[in-house]
Amino acid sequence: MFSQACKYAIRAVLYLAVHASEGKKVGVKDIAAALDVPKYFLAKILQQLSRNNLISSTKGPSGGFFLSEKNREATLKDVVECIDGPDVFNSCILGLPICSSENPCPLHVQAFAYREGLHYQLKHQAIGDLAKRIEREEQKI
Amino acid sequence: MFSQACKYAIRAVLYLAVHASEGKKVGVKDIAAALDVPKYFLAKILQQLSRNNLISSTKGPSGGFFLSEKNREATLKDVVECIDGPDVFNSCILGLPICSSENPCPLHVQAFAYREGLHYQLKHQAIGDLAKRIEREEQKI
DNA sequence: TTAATAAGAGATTTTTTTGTCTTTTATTGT
DNA sequence: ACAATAAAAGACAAAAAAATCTCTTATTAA
Repeated sequence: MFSQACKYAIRAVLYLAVHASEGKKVGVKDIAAALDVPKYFLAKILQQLSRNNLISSTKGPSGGFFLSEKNREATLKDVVECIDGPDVFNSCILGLPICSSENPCPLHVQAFAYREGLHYQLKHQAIGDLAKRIEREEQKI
Repeated sequence: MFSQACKYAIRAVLYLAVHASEGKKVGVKDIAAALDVPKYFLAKILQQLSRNNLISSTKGPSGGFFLSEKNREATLKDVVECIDGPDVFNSCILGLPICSSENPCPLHVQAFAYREGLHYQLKHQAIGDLAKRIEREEQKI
């Protein structure tokens, strides 16, 4: 479903949502260690998210990554599309270019129905709200 | 979700289910052309399916690939697991090793629903029956 | 029984993805 | 101003996935 880079991106964003803020920035090193993820690779991913204004960063001492209030209003759908491109939730599960609701492939109905469920959640839940649920339910990232 | 190889495998099996039989075998070349898929790559995939008795084949003139009646009783779940391995429907969408219903990752519930829905169909519908539906509804493969 | 045919098997190449390292730039506390 | 810090950027390497090519083996029809 998601590329490795995308999985790391989602986890990193959620980690920042829970553990960082304007006043408490976190460096790549710490995030990578906390998530047990390759440091340099994660750095690249964070750069890309930062360039697309999905996360915030500052250089220099006491710098690092965090989520602004604005960032918290974005959704994981934005994150996913930033890393894996805009077609993740639309492309045919069998890779057929002509597949659609009008012209469905043999797996279209089932694939579409259940993928939309995931898509819906990622699209309609702000990252900030998701973070609150994660803290409340003490979920692992 | 599925690797490229797996997508080709599913399509090839469905193609055989609809267009081939014991008495009407089809060669790689024809399948590749019909599905617009790389020939040599498809050949490798068909070999693997054949080794695992998910499709049948004979060499030599008038040889080729087809589905036996036995083959038609298998499911696409078998095909998928043959190519992409047994964890496709079980592994965490974020790649977390500890993720489960008891210890869910932040996306577990929706991701699980998505995959189980698809999994269920692939698991409980015989390839032979699926082929009949495809013919009835004139679906593209 | 031989030439033609088509899958099987193995090796290899290409492309994409993942992961690493080094240098540059911006920022901050002293 | 300056040394230290941390992200940004660019180049590079390794691994995995996708795709291609060649040779071998089995089968069949002439």
